[in-house]
Amino acid sequence: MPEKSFIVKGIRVQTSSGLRRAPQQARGAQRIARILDAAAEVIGEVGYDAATTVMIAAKAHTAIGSLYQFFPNKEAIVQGLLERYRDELRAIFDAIITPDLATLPLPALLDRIIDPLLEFELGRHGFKALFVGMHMSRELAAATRQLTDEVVGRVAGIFQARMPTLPREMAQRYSVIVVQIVKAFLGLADAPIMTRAELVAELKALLLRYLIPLEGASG
Amino acid sequence: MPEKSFIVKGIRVQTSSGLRRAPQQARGAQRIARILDAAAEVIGEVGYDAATTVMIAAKAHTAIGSLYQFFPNKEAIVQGLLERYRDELRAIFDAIITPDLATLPLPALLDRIIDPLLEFELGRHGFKALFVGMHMSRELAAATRQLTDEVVGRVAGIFQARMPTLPREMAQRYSVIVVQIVKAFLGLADAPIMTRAELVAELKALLLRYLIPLEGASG
DNA sequence: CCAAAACATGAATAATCTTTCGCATTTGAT
DNA sequence: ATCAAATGCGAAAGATTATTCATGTTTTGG
Repeated sequence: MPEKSFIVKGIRVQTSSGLRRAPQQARGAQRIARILDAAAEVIGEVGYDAATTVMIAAKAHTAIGSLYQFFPNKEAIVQGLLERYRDELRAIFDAIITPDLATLPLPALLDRIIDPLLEFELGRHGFKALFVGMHMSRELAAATRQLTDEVVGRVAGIFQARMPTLPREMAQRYSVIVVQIVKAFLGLADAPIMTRAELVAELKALLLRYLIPLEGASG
Repeated sequence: MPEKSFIVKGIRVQTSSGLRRAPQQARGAQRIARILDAAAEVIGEVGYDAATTVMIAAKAHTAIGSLYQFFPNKEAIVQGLLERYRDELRAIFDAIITPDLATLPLPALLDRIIDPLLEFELGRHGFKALFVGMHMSRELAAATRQLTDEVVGRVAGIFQARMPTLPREMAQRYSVIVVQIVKAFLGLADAPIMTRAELVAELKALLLRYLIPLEGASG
């Protein structure tokens, strides 16, 4: 199902589903965008549970009532944020995935995929909390799983393109593991023991050593 | 500093610090133990934030007032739980670490360390949530970091025993990464895509491939 | 310029938790 | 058996949030 999305006076609003009502004017659309920005920041700072709607409204320079003008509840805000991230991730993968990926040497492939993803994460404060965080409400867990599934599916597709003999289920399995490893390294990002650059190098070395035997057998 | 611990009528109580007062009778000590058990279960089910003191008291078959008889607040309960886990982990590592570890083949080493740890995790419902969870209150984050540091320190020690030429800082760094990877796989434990046995096998394969070059260079 | 629709506001309400406190019951020592 | 200390109890107070709503302001189409 293609995602509905509003364009209101030049401002793109893609939070089609969870909104209480669609904005009719530019200021409404801008406010929604500002609220999502603010939510990303607050969630990035304190996590989903500790993030309050008042904090989000304040950071968006908006009255609490205005927030509820468009979002029916706190969860809908996060849903909107997740939709935004999902769309952005799709665009990144669409740019990453080209025919030459199937035959690219493994080290180059890792650079090609990991670098844009890490850059994306670096610029979205709330992303890590929602992508690697555990334990949320049932519905929210489902929504965040969608984000992960998006990434896992793309990576599995790349595996299958490179290793046509690899069963779909195996591709899925290794993709789940690889994505989880990337998540784990994201969680290490503010450990004072290494720089981000060292961390990225180590991540790539790890994935390289893990995947070489796989590609050797099925490539 | 050695940990204080009470023995009250045969029941061991090691929650020395965070308690409002030390139990004087056996029933008090038992109640504390039951509350910690209940907290572990509830936190394992819904996570720390969603776990309420009323839920914990109910699962411990205790009135909410009794809970506060010993624990000054919700956080102290988790502190107590973490102390319990830390002590248990210490005991496990004390049993694991023997002189022959330094020269054991790497695959056997992985079995030796990972199997007991995973078995420990399997039997403690709240452990995973506190060990791999993100984003808690400042103090709680510090307390859970202690748990991780305990494990990281032990693993780093093993690295140094096997690779005497490896600088302490490098041992620490690889230990942090390895422990984070183990955490990541714990987070995969209820993914329906593989059995736990397959997951453990993949974890060991991954760590083996990651660590072989390291030991080859410094061993 | 005007009226209707859209949007903004924040005090008030409502729901959810944590924590307290006065009183009841149990235990251990004499 | 009796008393003081320890423990148990749960309704109610206190805190924190999410959410609503009555009312004021801005925008838009005509």
